[in-house]
Amino acid sequence: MSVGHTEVTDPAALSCAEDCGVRDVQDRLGDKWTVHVVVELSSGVRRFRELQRLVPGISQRMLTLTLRRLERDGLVTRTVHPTVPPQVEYELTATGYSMTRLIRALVDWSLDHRGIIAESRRAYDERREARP
Amino acid sequence: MSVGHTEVTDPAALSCAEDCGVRDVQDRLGDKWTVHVVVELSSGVRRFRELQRLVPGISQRMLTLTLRRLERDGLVTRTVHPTVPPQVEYELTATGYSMTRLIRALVDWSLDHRGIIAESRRAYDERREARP
DNA sequence: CCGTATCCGGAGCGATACTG
DNA sequence: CAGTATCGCTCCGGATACGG
Repeated sequence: MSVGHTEVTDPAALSCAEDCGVRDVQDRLGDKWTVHVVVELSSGVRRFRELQRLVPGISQRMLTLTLRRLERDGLVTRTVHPTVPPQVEYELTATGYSMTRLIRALVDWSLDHRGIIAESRRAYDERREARP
Repeated sequence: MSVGHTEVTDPAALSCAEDCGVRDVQDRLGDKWTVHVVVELSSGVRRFRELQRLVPGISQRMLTLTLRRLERDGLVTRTVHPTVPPQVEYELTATGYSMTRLIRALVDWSLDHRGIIAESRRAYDERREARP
């Protein structure tokens, strides 16, 4: 089994009945904020407030939840500095950083095909509109 | 840098406020059945019933919904043969097939890191249990 | 500054029943 | 065989208020 092939992917990879951890990654990649947060962290250490400014639209609650999940999965470290006012820094781990390459693949594919997808949708919807 | 891709190099590509199509792909990759269905279709043409057997646990309703969305996005073609009983065949388009490479990246990354993630979770949860 | 607690609407998905 | 139609549950995520 070489890498960089052009042939069919092995279906058995996903057929492991218990979803062998793929589901967990899908959940993170699929949710609303994780990808954005990881992307911001990819450029270096960030504080909580800083992240909230960098990720427009995210609420305090969702930023906390997202960071906790990343921390739990070992993708992000959280360091508290016992200062006044409190200061907490977040940073990608090696694993977290390696995920940015996966995200990159996701983004590249999306950008490469967004035109085709959009056009396909437009055509599909138009076809459907004509058949009530 | 990379060849054959768009010129986007900065991960901040995700910062495009309107989510430039990445959200759509995340939604498909993140939902419960799309990846499984695409993987099964990657080995060739399949009929509806066939897919339902190949993807254990999927309901008729969800298989229909999943296939419709894939068709709408131009990732799958649907051909109806006017026979009795009816016979409908699904097949990946070139775009759909190219997505299998993205899925492969997802699966590979997940398998490579599932151990570390699982262990990190175990440790995190244990730490938390000790602090009520 | 950095969180946690609570309430609530909406989307995703499963179960079931019914058609051509 | 290959769908469509309904109902109901669950859980994500937004808004808001409060605490260290």
